[in-house]
Amino acid sequence: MKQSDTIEKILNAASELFAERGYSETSLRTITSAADVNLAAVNYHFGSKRALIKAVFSRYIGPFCVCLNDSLDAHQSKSGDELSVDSLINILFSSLFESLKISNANPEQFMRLLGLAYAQSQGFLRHSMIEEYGATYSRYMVLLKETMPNVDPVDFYWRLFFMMGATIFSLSSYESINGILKADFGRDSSMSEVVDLLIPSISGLLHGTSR
Amino acid sequence: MKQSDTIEKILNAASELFAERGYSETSLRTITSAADVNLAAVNYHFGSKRALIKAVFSRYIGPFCVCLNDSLDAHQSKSGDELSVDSLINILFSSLFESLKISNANPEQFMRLLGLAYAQSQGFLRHSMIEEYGATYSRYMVLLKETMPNVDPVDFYWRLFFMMGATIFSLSSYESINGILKADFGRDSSMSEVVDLLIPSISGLLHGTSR
DNA sequence: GTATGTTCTAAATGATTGTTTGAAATTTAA
DNA sequence: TTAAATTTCAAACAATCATTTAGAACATAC
Repeated sequence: MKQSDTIEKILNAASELFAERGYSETSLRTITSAADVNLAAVNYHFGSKRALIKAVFSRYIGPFCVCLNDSLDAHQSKSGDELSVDSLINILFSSLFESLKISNANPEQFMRLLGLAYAQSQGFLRHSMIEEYGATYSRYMVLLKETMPNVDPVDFYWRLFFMMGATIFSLSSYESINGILKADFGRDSSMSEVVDLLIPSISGLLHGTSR
Repeated sequence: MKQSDTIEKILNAASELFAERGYSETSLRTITSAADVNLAAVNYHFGSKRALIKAVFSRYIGPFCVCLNDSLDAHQSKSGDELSVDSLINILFSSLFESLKISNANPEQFMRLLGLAYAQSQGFLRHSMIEEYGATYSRYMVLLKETMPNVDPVDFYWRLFFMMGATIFSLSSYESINGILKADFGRDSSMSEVVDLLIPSISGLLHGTSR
């Protein structure tokens, strides 16, 4: 067994358990026994539980930022003109799924971890999240804002949070929502079907006019 | 000091602290010392921490369901014809704020508690929430669905979760979002301004067409 | 093969958790 | 006023938590 095996086993078990139960609700004993490693391994390899939480989080958000940045580079150099709202939203989601495919990870898990990070406003995760992906975040937001020059910036900012909420909330409950749908309508939706439904909804949300 | 004072003091302190930090992150000692009551008071009056969490939750969601039901009754008896999407959304939010006014409570606090309840998919709160407001929830959803007869029911259900996500996520972070806005644009939004922005956005989201 | 540095392991540490206890204080009822 | 019932209180309880420790096991390099 190599060194990296232990670290990876811990990260995998921790990702799953954190997403399932929450950070405080998951003890190191639960994680280490699920990962089949010694209790002390977490503190040895990561230093502390808090550092493990950050590591789990970074494993998702790091590759995502890289993918999004690359994708934005590609699209900006290709088409000299401005990007549209819908193409920017498409870029966002395709970057998300591309990064998840690379790290062989679960979209629902990532969304749950994101939701938990926001749920605790006091939490240290918000700060480390801003530090880690603040630049990519800003870049994307500026581009999106440019597609809607007539919208008041404060209004626009609020609508962004509406968008984030719709995405994180629904995708992080993907499994349980699907369970309800299967019980009530006899059919469920694949993740990509949900995203295909989410994208035009977000577009409608960002424009936000009553009809 | 009457008996009910202790119970109320505990509920008030617990609401604030739970919304701020989360359920597991708030100890009974923190709550009781903030409420200025004895540590044993929680177990004496509520039985357990879990029961206190339920009680805090019910204090918000109970009156909200009553208000929403009453409001639906009033509108259905008044106008014989069907309600529109926008009027139903308006009813939802005005019921929310009416119930909060009655219980002299904070909308952001309620939204945070709601978000936390959803964040923990394993959590017992989801079950007790469905039991408590499942009937009102269903009634409202059926009415809303009737306003959009051409939309596939599964699609409609997903859009509802998009709507809930946008609402809960943004309103539960109202303070911190406003902090960012004030820093970046020099002005912030009142809660009712945000809701006025949210309502047409939700309308756009529910119809969900790209433009 | 020996030496060196890394990783693993079982056990213990001290702090914090929710909950219980039994007596004191207080309120209620007669 | 007296008796009964309710509520408060300080203290202790057992369980669990993250973290530390020191030695065993292991790998690597000379």
